[in-house]
Amino acid sequence: MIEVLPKFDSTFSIDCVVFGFDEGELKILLIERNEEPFKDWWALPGNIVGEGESLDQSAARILNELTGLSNIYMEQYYTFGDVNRHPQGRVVSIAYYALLRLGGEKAVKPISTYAKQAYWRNVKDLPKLAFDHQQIFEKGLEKIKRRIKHQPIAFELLPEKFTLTQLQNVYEVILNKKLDKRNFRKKMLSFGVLKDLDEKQQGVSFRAATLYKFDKRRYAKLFGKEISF
Amino acid sequence: MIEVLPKFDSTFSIDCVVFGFDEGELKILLIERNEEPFKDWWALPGNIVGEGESLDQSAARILNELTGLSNIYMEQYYTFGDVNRHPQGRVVSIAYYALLRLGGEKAVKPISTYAKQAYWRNVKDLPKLAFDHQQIFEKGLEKIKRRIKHQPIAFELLPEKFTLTQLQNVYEVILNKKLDKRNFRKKMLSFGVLKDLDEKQQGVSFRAATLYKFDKRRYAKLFGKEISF
DNA sequence: AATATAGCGTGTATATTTTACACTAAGTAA
DNA sequence: TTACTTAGTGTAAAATATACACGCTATATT
Repeated sequence: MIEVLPKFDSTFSIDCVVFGFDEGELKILLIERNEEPFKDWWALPGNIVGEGESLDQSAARILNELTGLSNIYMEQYYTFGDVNRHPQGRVVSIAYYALLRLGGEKAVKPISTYAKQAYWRNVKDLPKLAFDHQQIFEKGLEKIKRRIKHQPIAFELLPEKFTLTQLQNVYEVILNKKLDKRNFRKKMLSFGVLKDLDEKQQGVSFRAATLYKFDKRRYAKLFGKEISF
Repeated sequence: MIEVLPKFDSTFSIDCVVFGFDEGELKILLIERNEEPFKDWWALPGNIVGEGESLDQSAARILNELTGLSNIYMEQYYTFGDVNRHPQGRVVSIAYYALLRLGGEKAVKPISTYAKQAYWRNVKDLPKLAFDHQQIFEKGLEKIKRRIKHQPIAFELLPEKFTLTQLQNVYEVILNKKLDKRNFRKKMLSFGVLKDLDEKQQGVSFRAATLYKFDKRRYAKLFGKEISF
């Protein structure tokens, strides 16, 4: 490798806004920092990008270290590069959002050195965040608000089998407004990408709802990559 | 500044997809490289981010050096970080698109060291590009295709005073499809953000069209930041 | 002066999509 | 058996999107 690139004290990191949906609430994963700067503050999970890692790989690794999970749905959405966003030097941070299914077990691995513990926090009740993480979070939330209208990302927040009411809840909590039940169902079913599983919800103390799953194959066939939910 | 950040041979750069609209064609600005690697290749204008610069500042500087213009409309849209995208080391590149008015004078400054000259090229007829710039361009084009449907960015490509036909041309060339004239006008005018200037086009050899301008103030009042063009 | 040319500017009818709205059905628990 | 809770369903009205063609006007040409 020829050494001709100018260099200075700088590096890049990834920060992740990890969304989860649970009991009707939209939550994100926060860590309590165990290191300076911002020791003991709440922060978004993040880390320095490794030498041999692409950005996507790095984001996946960070999330895996934190949760033990892999194959999580993630998308890069913005890069934050203000000169003084990190008190110790020039750190440009590439932000990702992740969407994951909280299937009952909300267990998150306690983690290594830089964080004491990770917790799920309702997005409507966040503590003060380290660095410019408040801004990163807000932009991430905006992003999924916009994207949920055109792409099938809501399903990433639900278990494989879900009811229409659960799906509607996801939309309502992300868009932050009530939707009409009949209109929602009519429209959602009209896309033809939900597969009726002929199966009912289990263990509820009222009339059980029909379970559906998202038919990825059919979605890909019908729409290249675009839809209007 | 405390020295605790891990470091390795890496840096970040900005690459710009500079769109211009001229004689019914959508063009971008390409440079012919004067330096290794990819000497003599065509490439997107770009440069290393300076120590004291935010990303937005850096993007604005690069464009200014290239065109002599400032206050250009620019938006960051994606960050490219594959490990081997740059043959000489790890360079993460933050991509911006810029939109600018080619008001007749398409003159672009001949430029300094790293490029011989900059040229406007029709997006439908691009040469092979250096690095991963083809990919960066494609993603940028996709981005404005999407954004033109919801945000008033078309006006950035037109002179202050423009005709409805010119505006329609911008939409057609970006969306890459014909639009119905009457429907386009009806809808566009219905938003109430175009100001009829009571003025006609000059110097055309046929019936002159009415000139309009985009009423930013009114737009901001009516729509926070959103619309559906 | 007459004519040709080229793009300007306009309206209506139909189809599609979106919205608003309330009750019965089914299952569980007491 | 009754009370409770959520599931599941249809229609009419309004708004929006689409399809479609011709006379007008300024200039250029002869």
